[in-house]
Amino acid sequence: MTAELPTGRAPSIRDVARLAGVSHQTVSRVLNNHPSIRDSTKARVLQVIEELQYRPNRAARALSRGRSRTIGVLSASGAQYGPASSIAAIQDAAREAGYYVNTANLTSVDTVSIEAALDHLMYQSVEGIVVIAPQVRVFDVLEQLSIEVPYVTLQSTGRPNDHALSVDQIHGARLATRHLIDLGHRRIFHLAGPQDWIEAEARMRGFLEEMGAMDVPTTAPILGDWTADFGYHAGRELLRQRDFTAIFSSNDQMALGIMHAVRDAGLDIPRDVSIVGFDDIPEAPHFWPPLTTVRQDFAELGRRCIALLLGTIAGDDPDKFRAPIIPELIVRGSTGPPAF
Amino acid sequence: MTAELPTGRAPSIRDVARLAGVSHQTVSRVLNNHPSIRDSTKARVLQVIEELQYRPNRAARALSRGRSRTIGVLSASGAQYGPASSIAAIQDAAREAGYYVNTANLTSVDTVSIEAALDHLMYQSVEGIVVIAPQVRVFDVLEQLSIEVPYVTLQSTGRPNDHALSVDQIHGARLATRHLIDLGHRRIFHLAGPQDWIEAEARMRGFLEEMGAMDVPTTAPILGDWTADFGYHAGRELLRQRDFTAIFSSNDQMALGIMHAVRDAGLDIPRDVSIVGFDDIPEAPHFWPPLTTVRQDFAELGRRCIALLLGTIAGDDPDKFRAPIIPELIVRGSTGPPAF
DNA sequence: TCACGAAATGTGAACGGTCACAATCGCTGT
DNA sequence: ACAGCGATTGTGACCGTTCACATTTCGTGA
Repeated sequence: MTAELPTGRAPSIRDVARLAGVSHQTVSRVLNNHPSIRDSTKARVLQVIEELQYRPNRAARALSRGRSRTIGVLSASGAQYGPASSIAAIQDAAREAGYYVNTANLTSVDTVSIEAALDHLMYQSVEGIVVIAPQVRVFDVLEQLSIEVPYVTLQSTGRPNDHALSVDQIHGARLATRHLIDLGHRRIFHLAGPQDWIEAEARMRGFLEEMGAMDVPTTAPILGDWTADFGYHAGRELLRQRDFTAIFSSNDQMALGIMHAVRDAGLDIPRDVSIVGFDDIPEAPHFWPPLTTVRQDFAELGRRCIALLLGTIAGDDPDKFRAPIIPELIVRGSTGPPAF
Repeated sequence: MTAELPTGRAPSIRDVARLAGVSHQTVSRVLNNHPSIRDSTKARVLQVIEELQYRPNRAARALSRGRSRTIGVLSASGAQYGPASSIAAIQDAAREAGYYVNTANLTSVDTVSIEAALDHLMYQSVEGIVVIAPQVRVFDVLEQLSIEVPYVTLQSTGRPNDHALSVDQIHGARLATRHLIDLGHRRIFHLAGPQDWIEAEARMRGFLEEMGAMDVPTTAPILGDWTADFGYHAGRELLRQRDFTAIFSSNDQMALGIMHAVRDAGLDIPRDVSIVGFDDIPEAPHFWPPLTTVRQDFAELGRRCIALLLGTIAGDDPDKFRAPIIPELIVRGSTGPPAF
């Protein structure tokens, strides 16, 4: 009884309409849950949709609505646990909200690469951008290209007008620092993240603030690149002086590298050197010794991120989303009182 | 001299046409590099495009061309290093080929979740799908939904009709196993990956093949879940028997967990137990001791994956892309001759 | 000088949805 | 029985691009 359709072309809203004996607009209304559709009509349309395996064409929808329902993620080092977790959480949250996510990776952090990545995102008419990358540079490029898409970062920038979540990374860093001080350490070194990552800066600031508050003298942190390799080499370098009893690393990978260097030098953790990381990657409890670190709730971060971004797109007050996410110190075997 | 444009709306191809004094179709031809456009005309159009900051509307393009230029990635455990690296590489390669990538994460591996993720991808009219997930189940769902989009996996399935790359994971696993056998180990245990991951199965098969070829008796592998936690618990369990001198783990994270368990038991690596991993994650050289493992070229994997998928979409012969990627054994400190 | 074919450009109709507005239906109260 | 009104449905245009086809322009040889 059902009429045949032209083959070779996906069924359209009008095909559905014809078979259901209604107008195409009625089908559209069913698809969009318009309130005033008679139940019987709705049922009939839905049945035809099912029969035909009909799926609305996203391009057509985006075109006529003038909205892409897509958000972009600008990511650097997307293979690392922290960023990757955030991205996964962002995708999940976006999907739940009916949005699509498109990721552009930075191949390097120079302006050209950032421009290319942003360009790629803009070509898809993304409605918003999440920046998980050296934010400072990205902002510069964003401004320079005078791109007017709302964007969001995972960490407050301190700029007057920023749309950012407030994971209290400063607080997390202070927790870590305070833990070391409470154990009795006075000569504490900080291995920070790359210069133009806001997260790195926040953690460094937390470290310096806590050291200042507790009246412990500090030396200038080294700026790393988040990798275990860097941690290892920085550790070797530092150990030539050995004028510290504890190191606070800006992430767990670098902490792992430092541990490697410390063992290479024939020293014991935590007896000779205590080490604290940041992130609590799933491997951290299995390091040797298990790593004391600061746990971030990446999934919550991703969800909040999307909430904020979609809120911003909808024109909500960003302050609505400002409730900070409080990180948590996880104490394991890599920290202890100094031996001397 | 330049005319003003209606504000509040992005410039369209017709706006460009009007300002350049040509027809909209000519602009379209310039955008698509049509051969028969006079150079002077082309230059004029390009200049207006530049002036207006014009960007073609992707939705309109997709609609009229009937192609989305988007490929989907179906991913599980996307926060882990291996999958995350592949995904990043896939994105880069796709971008280079002018494609967009959309990722859907599986929240769990049950049929419902897989269906939801595939649905999300299909809604965007993806032209192809890359599966980085428990492939067996995904295939079942794909068939059940009678989805006719080409798909690709990172590892050959052995099915008659599969479109898959051929990283020779079997070879990689044999390398690892052979290394242990050559060192003198005879009681070797294998900690495999989850049952329905093809990679896991291939590595397991490689292990069993090599053991068989060298006439070394084997016991049944344990199936793990890729996490360090699982490795730790499996390690504890295994050590209660302690009827082995070496373990080959299906990935580096599980190997890390095993190392933790071995140390907990007061044993030495590699003297009492040798351990080999798989993947060579960036942290592996900094484990204690540094992990012997099998390196995979994830970036190349991603590139090939896109080449194969786009080739399939274009109707090329899949065999064209079959040249295998050969993994490499990286020997570090976690393996040595058995002590007894 | 003019016909002729290729190169260059223009014209109008898709593509598959949504939007604004118009029309019809069905119930209520008088 | 009928006006009035909200609920329900229909009509045609439009979003910005590409496609198929028509038209104009240009260079060339007879």
